[in-house]
Amino acid sequence: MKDTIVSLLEGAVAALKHQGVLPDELALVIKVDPTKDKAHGDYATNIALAMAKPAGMKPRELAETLIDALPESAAVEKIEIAGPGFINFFAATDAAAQVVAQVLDCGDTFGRSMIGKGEKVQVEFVSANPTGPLHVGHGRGAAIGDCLCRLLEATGYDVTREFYYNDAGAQIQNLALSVQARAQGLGPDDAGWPADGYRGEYIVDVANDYLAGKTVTADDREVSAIGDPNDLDAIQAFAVAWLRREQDLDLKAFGVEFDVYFLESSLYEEGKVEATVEKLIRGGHTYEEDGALWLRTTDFGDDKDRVMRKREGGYTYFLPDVAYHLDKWQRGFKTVINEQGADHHSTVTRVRAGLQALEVGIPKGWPDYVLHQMVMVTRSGVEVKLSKRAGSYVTVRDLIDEVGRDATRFFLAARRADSQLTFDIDLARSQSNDNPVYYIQYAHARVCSMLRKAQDAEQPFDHDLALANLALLESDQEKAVINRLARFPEVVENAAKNREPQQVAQYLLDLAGDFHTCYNAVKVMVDDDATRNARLSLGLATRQVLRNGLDLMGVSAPEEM
RNA sequence: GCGCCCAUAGCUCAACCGGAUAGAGCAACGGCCUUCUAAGCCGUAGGUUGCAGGUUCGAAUCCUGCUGGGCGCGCCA
Repeated sequence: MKDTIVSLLEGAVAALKHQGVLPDELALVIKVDPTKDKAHGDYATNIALAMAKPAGMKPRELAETLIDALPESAAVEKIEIAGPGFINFFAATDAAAQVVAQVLDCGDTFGRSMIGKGEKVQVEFVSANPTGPLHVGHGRGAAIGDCLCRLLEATGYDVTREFYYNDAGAQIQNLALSVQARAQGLGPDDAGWPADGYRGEYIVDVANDYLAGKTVTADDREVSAIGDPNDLDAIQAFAVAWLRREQDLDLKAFGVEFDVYFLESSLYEEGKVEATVEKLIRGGHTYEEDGALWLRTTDFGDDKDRVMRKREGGYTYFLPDVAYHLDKWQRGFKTVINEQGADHHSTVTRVRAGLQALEVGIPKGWPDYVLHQMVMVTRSGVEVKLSKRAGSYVTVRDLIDEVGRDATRFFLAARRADSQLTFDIDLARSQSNDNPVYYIQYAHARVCSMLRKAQDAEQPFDHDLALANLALLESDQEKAVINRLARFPEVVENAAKNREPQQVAQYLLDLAGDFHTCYNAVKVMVDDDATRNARLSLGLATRQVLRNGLDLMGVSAPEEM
């Protein structure tokens, strides 16, 4: 419908240019939006407002001229000029209702598109170091990142989900020492406990499994314990595998799967870190000071230069980061999105600066970043800070166990990434109307129930009869649902383009609301076959779109509640 | 002190990269179950979009300066 209007307008402008009414060189800016208010029709355009000045006409005058020049179309019932010069389009009821047929015809693919043309996109998210179970922040990253991937897949991109982690640095050393201490029977408050050791209960489990000689299998590795409490390297390898498995289980429970696990250590093993340093030195963007090797990132927009190689010879995390992103680029990803917590936002300019300094043709603003703000968890109005298992933070598993996967995913992805999030456990677990997840799922279950009813009454859905009578869907409530359904593809496209999964969540709430309203206002199971089937088809289409939308969020669509 | 993000109804949040009278839910108040799931619906009330300027036909949205909050400012990741 929207496309129809756009092409109608293009036709009108072309005709007017041809007649010399409008100057040939006039730039064309056509924006057609769905209206908020039914009184303004179904779609409106501001074209007359936007082009009035360059066209040298008054907005309303231009609007009138445009309308007169508009080609005929059966899809448009009425056109009005309103306000300062908006042109409002009223869709023919029959044409609008065709979206129902379209939804039923497309099924699971309704809302999907090929905008991405199969282009490769990589999304890196979660990327937690294997030092503990995933916490809520990782959970938000997982929910947003995975939802983004689903959106990109739905819009025709070839998506790679990637998880990057450091399996070698100081933090891992610290982890090994903590496990060793536990293996020796020490607790966090005993003498001899490593400074900054990991205090969580899970460290005890790691130590016990290590001593017992167990074998752990994670998504990207399998390690058997040696059991020798003095072999720190063996402990480290075992602990990393153990926590990788732990995180895998967290992710699995959350319904998130990765295509690639990328190890920071592999960058060293394959000489990519060395190669990156050399390239940067050759490029003349480095200098030595205080015994360290610096990169002049200030040449590329950073506020201070950064150390690449420490005085004692080791590299800072910054350098492997650059090497890693160079590797992404070399793997052919023109689009890379990094989903991270905003507490790491300082790496953005730094990594981009490092990539520019390499001078290998990487575009300036590459890669893209989606940064999410902090998550606070509350119960009974009080902030929850501790998890027994993890020690100092609330884990993803805690949330899934307590409120379920659907609510956890929905709550973590339903807010804009750049606003702080309060995760209210009481709300998420409440099986009541306060809970948006239930509100949406209930709408889905209601349609299913309606269909069961139709079966039981031996009045099963008649597809052909329904489609022949879509014009009978003429109440305001039905039209509202129809219009909402028609907008779904656009919402998916926008959410993907802007990297804003919360738009899908909001849409689903709106659609569920429209449906509930309609459900109460318009009885479906009426005696008249034509009417009943037309209404059933609207229910079916709603169910389909709810399902498609929920699927984009990784949330289930239950048949009954 | 510097940098990034945020500020919308009493509360939690929307508002589709500038559009018409800023929308939902919760909380409050009043209605709707012998009829398809009341986990729902209808209605009432609730706003100077933090403050002050600016840009233009038009601003919650863009710019500047404030105020308040979060995060960051390691040769940690």
